[in-house]
Amino acid sequence: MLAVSSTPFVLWERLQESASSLIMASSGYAGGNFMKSKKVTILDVAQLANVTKSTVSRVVNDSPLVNDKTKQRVWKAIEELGYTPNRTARSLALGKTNVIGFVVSEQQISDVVSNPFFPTVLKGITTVANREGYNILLLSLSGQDIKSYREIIQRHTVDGFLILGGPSNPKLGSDLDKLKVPYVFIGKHDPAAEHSYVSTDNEEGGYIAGKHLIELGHSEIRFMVGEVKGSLLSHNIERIAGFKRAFDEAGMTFAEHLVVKVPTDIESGYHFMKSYLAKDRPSGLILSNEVTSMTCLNLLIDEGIAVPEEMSIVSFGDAQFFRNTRPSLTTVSQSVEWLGKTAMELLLQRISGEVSYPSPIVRKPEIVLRGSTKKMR
Amino acid sequence: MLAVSSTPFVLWERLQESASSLIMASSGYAGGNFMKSKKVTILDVAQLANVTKSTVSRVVNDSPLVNDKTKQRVWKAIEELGYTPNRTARSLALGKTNVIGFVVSEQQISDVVSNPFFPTVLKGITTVANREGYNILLLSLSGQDIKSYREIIQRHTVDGFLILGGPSNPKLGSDLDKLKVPYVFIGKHDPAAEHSYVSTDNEEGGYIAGKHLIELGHSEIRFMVGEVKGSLLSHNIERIAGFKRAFDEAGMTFAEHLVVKVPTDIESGYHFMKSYLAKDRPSGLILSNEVTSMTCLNLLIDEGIAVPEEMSIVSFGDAQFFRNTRPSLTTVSQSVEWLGKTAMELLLQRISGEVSYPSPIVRKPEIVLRGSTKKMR
DNA sequence: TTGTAGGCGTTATCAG
DNA sequence: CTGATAACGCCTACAA
Repeated sequence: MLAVSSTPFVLWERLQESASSLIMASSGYAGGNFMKSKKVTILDVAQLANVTKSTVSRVVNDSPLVNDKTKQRVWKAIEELGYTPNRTARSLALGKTNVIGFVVSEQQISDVVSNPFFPTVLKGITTVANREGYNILLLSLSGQDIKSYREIIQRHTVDGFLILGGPSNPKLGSDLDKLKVPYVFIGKHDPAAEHSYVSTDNEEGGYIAGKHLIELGHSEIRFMVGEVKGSLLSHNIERIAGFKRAFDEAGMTFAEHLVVKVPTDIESGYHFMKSYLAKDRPSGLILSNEVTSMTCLNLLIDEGIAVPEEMSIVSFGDAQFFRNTRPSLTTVSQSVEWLGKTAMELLLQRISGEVSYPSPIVRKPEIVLRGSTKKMR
Repeated sequence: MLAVSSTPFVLWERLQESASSLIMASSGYAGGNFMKSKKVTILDVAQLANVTKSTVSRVVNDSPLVNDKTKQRVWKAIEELGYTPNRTARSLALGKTNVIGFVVSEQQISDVVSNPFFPTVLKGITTVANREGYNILLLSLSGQDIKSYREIIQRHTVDGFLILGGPSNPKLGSDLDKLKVPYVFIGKHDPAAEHSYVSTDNEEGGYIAGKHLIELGHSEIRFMVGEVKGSLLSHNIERIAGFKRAFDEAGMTFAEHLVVKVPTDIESGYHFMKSYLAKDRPSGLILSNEVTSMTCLNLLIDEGIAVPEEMSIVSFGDAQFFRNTRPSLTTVSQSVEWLGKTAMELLLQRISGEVSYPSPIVRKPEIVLRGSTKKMR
């Protein structure tokens, strides 16, 4: 269980119970003394209940040291006025916002449209956030930039960061550590550095994918990875290492040209693959993400290349997603929602101080077998 | 152009320019007097620069009434200390947060995984938000509940709401109006009420879809719409009205059974359609959203039903999305990204007071012809 | 052009 | 158990 204080939500729950009176009070107020619905503060409540702000504050925060009689009186006043505590003021006083910054590079937010990774991880995050009373603030930064993080954390806008993995500055982690800013990387497995991150074991994933195809008797295997500005994402570099390990283990020789870099946007990716497959027709294909996979699948359909008869396909990504493609794909499962959930939970632990040391969580990937891979005849 | 004040960002820009010194200062500080990197406030800057808080505040907000010399001194101090204004404090003083609440029902956030509508509209929103210096706070509510909105707006957490259309309380709009809360509905076309919303003309969309199939000579046409808790979403009710109009206009008789309600989740939707098509095999099908369409497409592939030879398909949704399905689908285009952008722009205008009256923006849908529809022989 | 002082709405620390 | 009172960090008349 997370040791997050639940006091701020007591009020909420109470208000829920008294729906009708609340609505009445509010509209009565709006049409009454004030044209521009003046906001009711803790002071208004205090006066109406004949107590001081302090007492109201205690009631609202469910402090035990307040008389039941007074408590009732205060609650009545609260409901009558339709009072809701001002979060901003509370944040200022407490130095805590109950908001998590979800950092997504602009590149990623652009890809978002077609890439199911983002919404899936977001679902995981919000699930936990809602449960624990946190909100998610969407932050799209230029990414690499330590200064931006610094800015934002100092503005005291958020209690911590969730950073969607990607090609970010390698020094970012230690910089954030230095600033004592709670953060967790999502999907950025960095065995070299001792940072906070949640990820699947990409090296292992690459290994599993390669091994699977090798065991099925394929020898002409290509690993197609997305290329961002001419270079590879770190998780893909690891997967390639695992892919190579599978070759080594099988006594097969690995070569550079087995790894094919493809553009990540659908349009150019499609054309690239089309011309690639015209020259080189492997029997096994590994695809590094959802977009690339969909693009490739479309191409195979358009070209009339049968899966798995003519070509076996293994994809990296969310297993659920690839269940609903046609054909459905054998996939090295990423558990993207788990990624989001776990990252959020870890972050909350760091914020509450339960965990202060760097705490990577790495999950072994599994391969989900479906109809897209087949034994070589 | 939007009349949003740009003052809060002056500081940001300046800091960007002096990257190196900033980093140095910050780490120097952290390792210096304070173990727990004490936050530097406007007061620290004031003292170092030998002025008062007021002056620093003016400098930071780029006020013209401050001497150039002092201005320089203050900036120097700011950079030396790595000062960043505290957003929470500023919000409290100003009564403005520069944050927009993006309200998504829990239902929607759950569907998110497979539904490209959400991320696409989000992209539109963040594009404008980033440009105008706003951040997006993700709010997932139980949806219908006016009390929740009231709560959140009163907590002064956001400057306005973007509400993702759906089965929300019909009174919600007027309730929000009463509370003088800036808001814009996205995708909720409600000709009856005079509220703020951005939408495509759903009635027209339904009409176009129906007309298209009728003109191709189809007479056995079904409209498959998602069913949420046994009832239809408002936009679908409108589309059905348009669909009916197309029938009326063609002198064909419309009947209830032409509208088929299907479960919105992939699993049960698939099974439902499967048993439905076993009994009733129309020649033309209209599908109301991305998920339903994908589900249906998968079924058709699995059952070996050829599109468009045996069945013509028209889908509602993002045109770009349906370009990348196989087969690609003739679609009544929603311009989902436009929806997000426009909604955000409208909301900002309402916040700044440029637009105070209810201001619906409705866009006529277009039909994008692709290979999934074909003349009846 | 700059400084002073009060306020924004809450919470926390002391007294009583 | 309850009430003053001082933070929290910034903004903004009003003075000087």
